[in-house]
Amino acid sequence: MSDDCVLPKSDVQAEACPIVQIIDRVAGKWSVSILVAAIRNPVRYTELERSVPGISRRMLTLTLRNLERDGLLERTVYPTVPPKVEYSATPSARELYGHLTGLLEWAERHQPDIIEARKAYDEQALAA
Amino acid sequence: MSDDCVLPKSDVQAEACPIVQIIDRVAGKWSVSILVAAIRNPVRYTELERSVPGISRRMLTLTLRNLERDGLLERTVYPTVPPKVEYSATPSARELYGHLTGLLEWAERHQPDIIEARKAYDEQALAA
DNA sequence: CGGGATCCTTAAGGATACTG
DNA sequence: CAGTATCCTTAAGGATCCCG
Repeated sequence: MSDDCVLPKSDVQAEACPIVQIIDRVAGKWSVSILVAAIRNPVRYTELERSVPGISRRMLTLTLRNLERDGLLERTVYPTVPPKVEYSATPSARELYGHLTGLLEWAERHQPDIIEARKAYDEQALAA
Repeated sequence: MSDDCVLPKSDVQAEACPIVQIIDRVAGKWSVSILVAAIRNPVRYTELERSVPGISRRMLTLTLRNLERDGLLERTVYPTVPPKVEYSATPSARELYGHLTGLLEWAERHQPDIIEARKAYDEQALAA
């Protein structure tokens, strides 16, 4: 336990620009979904499990741990029975969120274009 | 050849929000590096191979094809000998680039914090 | 409820050889 | 030069059981 990295390992060695690594981490499918869910108000584990569609318990836990480790989420445990744990976005995450929404907005605006571009590309490829 | 998707496959089924999928695609390690490299002026295959640090020929080709398919890169072949192929960013990609730099900038600004947060987290975890 | 540990499957990705 | 095709390794991720 407590490896250099919590997630399985994504960097082979010195693997280039660490900045790109960070983006890759933070803009990943699970991270984005979780951050978006946690940005408004603190969320609980089970809440995320339901609101993040296809996520498995394993990936939910792993991604949460990484986001916490990177200082993007704060984990608060309420020592009640049954236990209650809440994850809330840190200031750093809120700043990030602004840029993520920029990306999100771009993706939304261009989704139709992308879909059409793919169709065109695929049809073109069919003309083998 | 010419599957629904060129890259091996990242979505299991209906797998949730397609917007997040797009971001995942476009903000991936290889895509970001390639887009950044291609934004100023058209780049050639071999140029990318050298400028994108750890990328393999396979991933370079695969990622290029996907970016082309999504309408983010335009591929131009000059029928010379030896052949010359250039990849240039489309308007769509240039728009995206603005948001990517936002993310890049965030990552740069917060890199020290992240590194420290990780150290703190790891030391804390060592107190088992 | 909120996980940790383990096992197993699939997908991501690297290396290399070959080609127009 | 700019790939494609193939083979193979590793890492991502799912399913499940268990525990405080």
